[in-house]
Amino acid sequence: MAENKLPQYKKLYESLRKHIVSGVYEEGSLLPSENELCAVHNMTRPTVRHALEALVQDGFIQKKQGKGSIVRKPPQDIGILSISGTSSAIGKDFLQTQILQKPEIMSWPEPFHFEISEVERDFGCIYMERLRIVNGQPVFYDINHIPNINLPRFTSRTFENKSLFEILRTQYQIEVKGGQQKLKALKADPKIGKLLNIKKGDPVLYIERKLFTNRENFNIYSTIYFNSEKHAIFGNF
Amino acid sequence: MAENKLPQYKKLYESLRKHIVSGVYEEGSLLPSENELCAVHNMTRPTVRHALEALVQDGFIQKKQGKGSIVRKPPQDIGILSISGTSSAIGKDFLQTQILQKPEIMSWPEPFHFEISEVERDFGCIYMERLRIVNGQPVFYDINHIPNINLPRFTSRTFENKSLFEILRTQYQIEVKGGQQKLKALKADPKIGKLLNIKKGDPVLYIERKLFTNRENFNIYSTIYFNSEKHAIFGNF
DNA sequence: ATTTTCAACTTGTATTTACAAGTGGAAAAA
DNA sequence: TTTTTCCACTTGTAAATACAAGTTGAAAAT
Repeated sequence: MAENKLPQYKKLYESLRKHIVSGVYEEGSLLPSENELCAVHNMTRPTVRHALEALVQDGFIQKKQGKGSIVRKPPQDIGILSISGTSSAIGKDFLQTQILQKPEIMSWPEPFHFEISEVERDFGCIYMERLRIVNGQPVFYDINHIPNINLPRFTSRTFENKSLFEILRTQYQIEVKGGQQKLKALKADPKIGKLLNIKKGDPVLYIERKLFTNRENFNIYSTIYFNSEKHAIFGNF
Repeated sequence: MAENKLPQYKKLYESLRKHIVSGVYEEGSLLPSENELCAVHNMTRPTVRHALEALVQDGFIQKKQGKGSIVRKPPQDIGILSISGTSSAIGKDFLQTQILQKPEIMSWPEPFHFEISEVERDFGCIYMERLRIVNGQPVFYDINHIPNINLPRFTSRTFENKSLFEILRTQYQIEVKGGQQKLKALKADPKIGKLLNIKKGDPVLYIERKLFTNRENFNIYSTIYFNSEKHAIFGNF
């Protein structure tokens, strides 16, 4: 019993977030009013509002003056990176995730297409590769690097039903605060063509991203190849 | 003298935002402390913090406990839609904007690839097309539709040096609250190939987006074709 | 000279209180 | 019955206050 060091508004945020994604509150319905939440959780309105603002910011609710807080699942632009998750990246088709490379500690690739800090380089990184498959067709190949800084027991965690980001946020208090990304349309080279099962020269969507977190010198780096023959990347933001 | 109806925290937000983008505060430097801002603008700390939180949210500053608020221009993922603006979409190359179709009132296309509400359909829309050129090469073709709801004098405005979004925000109090987007890599068809000056069959990046605003039934719709032969779309979020 | 301590800053969290403004339904008036 | 008014609810804005916690540099001790 140690993690009770979280501020109250974050506890409420996590609680409401969990209830929203797990379906306790239906999409389109109203959250309890701010005053009700005050009473139930024994906090004041600014504190409750602080939590609700975070939910608005993350797209889980939409507030309307005079009415209330409307529940708005499914959010998460970041979904396309969740390790085995709900993923709003693609429609509602059946989606299967194949881990090509389980999280493993290694040194950073040299050269690396992003600039990394000395601190990050010194600690090494955790590396993983995934292939995502829809209806038997591979659509999504991604390569991820995260710095191996103060993440006890990380590689031994099971990532079943939990996204990488949820684990980082709830277990290690690491929150994604922003990022940079580069998008291109490329012709598939032989390796990518083979992985994604498309003809050489066919267009693939290429994404490079660096995600900043609330921890200094802790950025998440991803490279993504996407087969957009039959699907599109779909994002909410 | 009427627009003084803006809440105090928004006034401070606009003021600081203006000063940041115009260079009064250099990137990496510190904003005046919260208590200083309280004194200067004659407001209390919660109000000042409300404004600063909005700036954090929009990526203009980054706060650090014990230190201060660090200026972090230039942000704006949305930059790729600004009508003639700073645009962080592409690197620092010279960028030229050609208006293929000046903002004009018309009825909505039929069929339209997004679902629109009855209200939006009844009011008609404002339509515009642009081509963006870097070093003599066209890289960016976009088609925009916004509903023609309560936008007095909109089509007669000059869009010099101001982005569409800045005008909507400061003149009409319309703020983008989120959106959906669909991304694909496509083979260029003859029309797009001609506009973007690339060979038929070469890959182009295709983006469809719908942006929600704080005004009900007021969404902004855009379709973008991007020539990623020599450039990438670069976004901060 | 070097290290340690501490005081003066900064932002972070939280309480309490008050009124403004939008929404929706029930009660009152037509 | 239909319309209008109004009240009780919601969120929005704002003040005044207090203490916690991280940062930095100067003063004090070694």
